[in-house]
Amino acid sequence: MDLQIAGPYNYTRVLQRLSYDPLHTIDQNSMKIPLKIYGEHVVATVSFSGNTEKAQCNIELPSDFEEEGVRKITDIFQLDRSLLEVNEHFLHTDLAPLFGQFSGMPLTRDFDLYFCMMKTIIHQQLNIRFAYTLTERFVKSFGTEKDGVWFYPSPEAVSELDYEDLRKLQFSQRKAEYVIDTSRLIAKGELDLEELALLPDEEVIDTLIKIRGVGYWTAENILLFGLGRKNLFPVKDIGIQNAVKKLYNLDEKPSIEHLVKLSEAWSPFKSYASLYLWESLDNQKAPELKK
DNA sequence: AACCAGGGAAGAT
DNA sequence: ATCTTCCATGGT
Repeated sequence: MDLQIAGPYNYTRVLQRLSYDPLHTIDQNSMKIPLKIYGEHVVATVSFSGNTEKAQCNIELPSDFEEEGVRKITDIFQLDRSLLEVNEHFLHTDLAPLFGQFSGMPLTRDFDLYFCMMKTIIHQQLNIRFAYTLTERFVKSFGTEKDGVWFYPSPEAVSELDYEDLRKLQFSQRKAEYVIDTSRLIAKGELDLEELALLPDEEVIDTLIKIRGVGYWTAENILLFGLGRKNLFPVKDIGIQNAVKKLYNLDEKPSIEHLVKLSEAWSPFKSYASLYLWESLDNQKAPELKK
């Protein structure tokens, strides 16, 4: 199926950002996406063409899953949401230069809410390179591969693991507990991630931070990348702090209060400010090759 | 070698 | 309620 995308849409930046994760298989302007549809593992192939102003997207799926798969891909890649309004909003803010540089970069969503939550917990307090290494080991140890694409394990499968299984992958004891215990909550039905989609941001945060291992940063990241909410600015995030320091040429990292005040002008699209500030750090790419 | 990393819990005021 | 300490490990 071919779709015309509501521009501006910079798929090159989308794919570049996705390429930070070693689990993603990207080839030129094409990518295979693991989807779980009706409980089955389905691989979608997504290919982009055109330019930022007029981009097209081709989505290939097994026919039985096409309708639902296209719906999911459209949502994940934000194919039906023009960024004109967002660009307009930031045109007269401090972030105007960033929104020029990254114009057309959508706030794409993770492929699955559960895995977004696991990934976010795993990424707490670790440098990005090592964080991706850990998630890669986690998925390749306990997930399944199909058509060259890795599917993450189910909450039920993870809930059967012992902490020691993750310790072997170099998870800290705490992180192993957070990942497995949260998966057990989900497997037992004590935490329903699908229900979160129905709640406003504040109630999602209130629900999530009750879980051991989930603080504000984690809850906000789940809202941002798992649920695709548009008005999150995780002030506890060290990357956000460094990006603001760099952008404003500050001597020290900004205070939480300073960040809160700055971000007021960016509402109701703070999530885009977060995304573009992260991108402005440009520190997430593959390491330099050893000479 | 010291300090940092897209934090959070537990303990101490 | 808010401040400090500890957790663990790879990267620079």
